[in-house]
Amino acid sequence: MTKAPVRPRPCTDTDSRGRHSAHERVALAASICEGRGVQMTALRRRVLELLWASGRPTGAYELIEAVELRDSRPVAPPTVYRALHFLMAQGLVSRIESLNAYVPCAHPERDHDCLFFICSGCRASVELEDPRIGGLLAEDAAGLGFVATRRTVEVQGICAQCAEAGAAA
Amino acid sequence: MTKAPVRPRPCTDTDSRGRHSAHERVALAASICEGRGVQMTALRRRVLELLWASGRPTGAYELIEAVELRDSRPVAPPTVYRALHFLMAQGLVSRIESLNAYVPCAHPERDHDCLFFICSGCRASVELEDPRIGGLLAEDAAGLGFVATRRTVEVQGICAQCAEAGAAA
DNA sequence: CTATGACATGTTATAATATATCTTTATCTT
DNA sequence: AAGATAAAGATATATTATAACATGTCATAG
Repeated sequence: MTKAPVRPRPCTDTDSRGRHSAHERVALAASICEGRGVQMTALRRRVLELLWASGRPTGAYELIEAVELRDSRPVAPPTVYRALHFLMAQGLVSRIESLNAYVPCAHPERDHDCLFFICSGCRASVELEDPRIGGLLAEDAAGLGFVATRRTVEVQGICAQCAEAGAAA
Repeated sequence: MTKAPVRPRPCTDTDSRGRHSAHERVALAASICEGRGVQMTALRRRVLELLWASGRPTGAYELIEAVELRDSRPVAPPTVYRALHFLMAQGLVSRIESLNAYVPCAHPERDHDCLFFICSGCRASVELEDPRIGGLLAEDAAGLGFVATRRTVEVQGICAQCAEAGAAA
C-alpha cells in the first residue's frame, strides 16, 4: 500500500564470496553467446576474464596491458576496443562513463538496467538493480515525448568500508 | 497515498522561449559568485556565455575554438578546462559524461540534482529535475552504507521533435 | 580441394579529450 | 610599494578512442 514491494539488492555475489568464480562467469557468458549465435572468441573471452579478475572498473589501456601480459604478445588498442564493443553489445560488459572504464555485467542473463555506485576511495564499483529508477526515468521520458534507448546512472561517493577506514584513521 | 505529489518539470525556459537571455543567465551566475566571494572573471564569463549561446552540449575543444574566435587570440586547452572546472565547482555548468561535453546549468540558484535527456538526433539535451530519482538513489545508497557525493543520470535516446521528423521522412 | 564469403583480428597512424608543470600576470593586503 | 594570493598563459605530454587498410580463419558451395 505505502511502498512498492520491490527492494533493490546489490549484485555483489562476487567470487570473493564464493558464489561464482570468474571462470563460471565467463562460461555463462559463452553459453549466452552460443544461444544467440554470436562468437565468444578467445580474445573476447580473455578480455572478459580479465575484467572479472580485476574486481574494479578497468580502463581500456590497463586492459590492453593485462592482455599483453597474459598472452605474452603485443596488442594494439583497436583489438581490445573491438572486444569491448562486442561485449557491451551483448550486455556482458558495461561502461562506467564517469571513469572511462569498463566493468563486467553481473547479470547478463537478465535484461539489465543497472546503476553503479563508485567508490572514490577503493576505486571499486557496486552494481545495483533498482527497477523503480528505470520506471521513473521512463515516466519522465514519456512526459517529454522522449524515446529512451540507453541509460547511464552512476553515483560517486565513498563506500561503507572506506568510510569506516577513513573515520578510523 | 498511491503516488508522490511531486511531478518533474523540464527546465526548458530557454531564451528561445523569451524567458531568459544568455546575458541574464550569465548575470545571475555572476551575482551568485559575488555572493559566494568567488571571482567571475572575464574568461569564466566568456566560457559560460558561449555555453549558453551554444544551445547544446559542447565539447571542450569546440569551446576553445569558440573562445579563440570570439576573443581573436589563441587559447590553450588548460585555460578553458580551468574555467570549466571552476564553473562546475560552482554548480553553473554540468558535464555530460556520456558525451564528454558540457552544458550550462539551468538553475544554479537551486541546489541541483539534474538528469539529462540527450537526443542522438539533434544533439540537444534537456535538463530535468526529478527529486524522486534522487530520493531512490539516496535510499539505495543508504542500503549499501554508501555516502554519495555526486550523481550522474543520463538518458540517451530520440527527442519528440526528432522522432516526429524521422517518422515523417 | 580450393574458391569464396563472412567475420574476426592485426597493424599503422591519428583523432579527441584532458592534465602536469612551470612561468607570468593581475589582484588584493598590508 | 612589497609581499601574498589567485588566475591565466605557455609548453609539453598523458589518456582515451577510432579510422583505414591488411591479413588471417573457418565454413561450405562448387
